Amino acid sequence: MAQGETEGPVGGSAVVSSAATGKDGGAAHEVLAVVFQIRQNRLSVLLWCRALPPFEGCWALPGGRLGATEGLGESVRRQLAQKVDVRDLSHLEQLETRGEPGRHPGGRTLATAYLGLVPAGIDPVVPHDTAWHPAAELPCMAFDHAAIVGSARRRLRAKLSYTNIGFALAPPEFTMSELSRYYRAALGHDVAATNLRRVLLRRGQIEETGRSVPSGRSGGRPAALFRFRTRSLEITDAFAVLRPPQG
Amino acid sequence: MAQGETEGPVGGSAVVSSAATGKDGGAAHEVLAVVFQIRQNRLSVLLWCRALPPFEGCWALPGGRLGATEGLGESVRRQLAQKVDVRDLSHLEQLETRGEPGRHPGGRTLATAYLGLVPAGIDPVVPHDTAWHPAAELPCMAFDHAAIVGSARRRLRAKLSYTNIGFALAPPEFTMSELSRYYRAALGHDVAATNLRRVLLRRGQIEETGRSVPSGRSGGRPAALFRFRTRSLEITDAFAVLRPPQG
DNA sequence: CTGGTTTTCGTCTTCCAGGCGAAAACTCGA
DNA sequence: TCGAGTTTTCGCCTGGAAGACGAAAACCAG
Repeated sequence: MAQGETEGPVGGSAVVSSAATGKDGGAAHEVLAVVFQIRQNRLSVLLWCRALPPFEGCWALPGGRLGATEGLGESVRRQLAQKVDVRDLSHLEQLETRGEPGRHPGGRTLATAYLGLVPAGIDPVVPHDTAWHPAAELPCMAFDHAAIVGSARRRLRAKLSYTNIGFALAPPEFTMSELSRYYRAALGHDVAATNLRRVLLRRGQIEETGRSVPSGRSGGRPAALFRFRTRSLEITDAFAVLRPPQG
Repeated sequence: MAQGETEGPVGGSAVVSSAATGKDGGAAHEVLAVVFQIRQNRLSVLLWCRALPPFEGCWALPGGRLGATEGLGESVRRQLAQKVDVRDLSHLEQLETRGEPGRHPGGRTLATAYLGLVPAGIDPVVPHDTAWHPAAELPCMAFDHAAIVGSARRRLRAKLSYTNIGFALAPPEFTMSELSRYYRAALGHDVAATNLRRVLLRRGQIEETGRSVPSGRSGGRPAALFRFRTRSLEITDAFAVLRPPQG
């Protein structure tokens, strides 16, 4: 039984990704990035303002056409390097791919979206058409980008529960009240610093550095500094509700 | 995690996917499906055997080229209709998109993989080159399809913990010992029927039908029949570890 | 030194899931 | 008809993890 998948000649070597929209068998493919950072205690997303139609004046996710010889993640990092320094990215993971035929007025375009995170505290230089917007109050958004930001928010919220992804939101060292503010911004609800500390310590996600910050002008006990034990994504295996027996 | 999947109507628009390989700015794009079913108490995946190079004689995931006017989910359902009846599919969600330049010897090809589920108990007619294989003992696999099956298994295992996705593995009505066998096959470890019952009842995922099956030849108390309350994906919100205050 | 502030620590309670064994309900054979 | 065997169901106990809360610690300012 012949599968649809017959192989043609290799063909497309050295294809220059023109600005034109692909219009034969292969549809155009772009990558997009939802880059989050906690800024002023709010979850914020990096957007750029479109100067040309379609969606002139609306805001869009950073991204662009997939290069002929690059992988998807590779492409996101390349395109993002024009917006934020790649080294600022503390985490990047694939989110979803959208391919509804009508999603792009300019012609059939598939988009693979990524979720990127930048630790709080740094302020990457961004181009003039680019700015951070609170994720809770999105401006006029181009294409289906508002929906993609929504997916990214849900993904981040869920992963804060059962992974150590907080490492990507927090700076290298932090106090517990800082961290609880980051979690509050990302989760959308209060998180008691005292409980957060116990939970993350028990899970082995964070550890004390031994140092502490001097108390501020208003007094108060000096806060201990913590750090995440690992800065790569790890799943809290205990989150599984139907566990294997024998624990 | 919570990948919601916005799915269009099933509409199998008769798009003739041309056999030509895309070779302009847009790379070729295909959709793949990891279709799982519990068969003989084993998690099994639907594969077809390639008769032509590359990977002649190896097994591949069902799928094919994305049609010019169809959405991604739409395309998967259309292509799957040739392998299993679309109405057999109890669940379908997007899994991941792979785009490494070298993943397809025949030329640059992006692939968006989906996770599909078929309830236990039915036996869809499949083409002659197509067969079910235990997911734990995959045969020689083409391309990166083995890795994709691995992703699908992990996704399914995780979602069994914090969603009601069991509805897609089980037949409309089932006994608790049946259901615990399905969970065992999918999770890879024992699941006590007595605990599973309490957990799923507490979560409101399943309910008693009131009827029961007569006990078998070997005797034993007749088993009550249960069903899932809803047959669409719902997230168990209580799974979140960092919950909002006030419960 | 005292009052105010912030962080830290310990305790209490609650919830939920796994383990286990007794009871229930049925078949089969004597 | 009665007892042995089998399978399911139910109730109780236990352990673990997390939210709530208040006391104690550590610091500043006046």
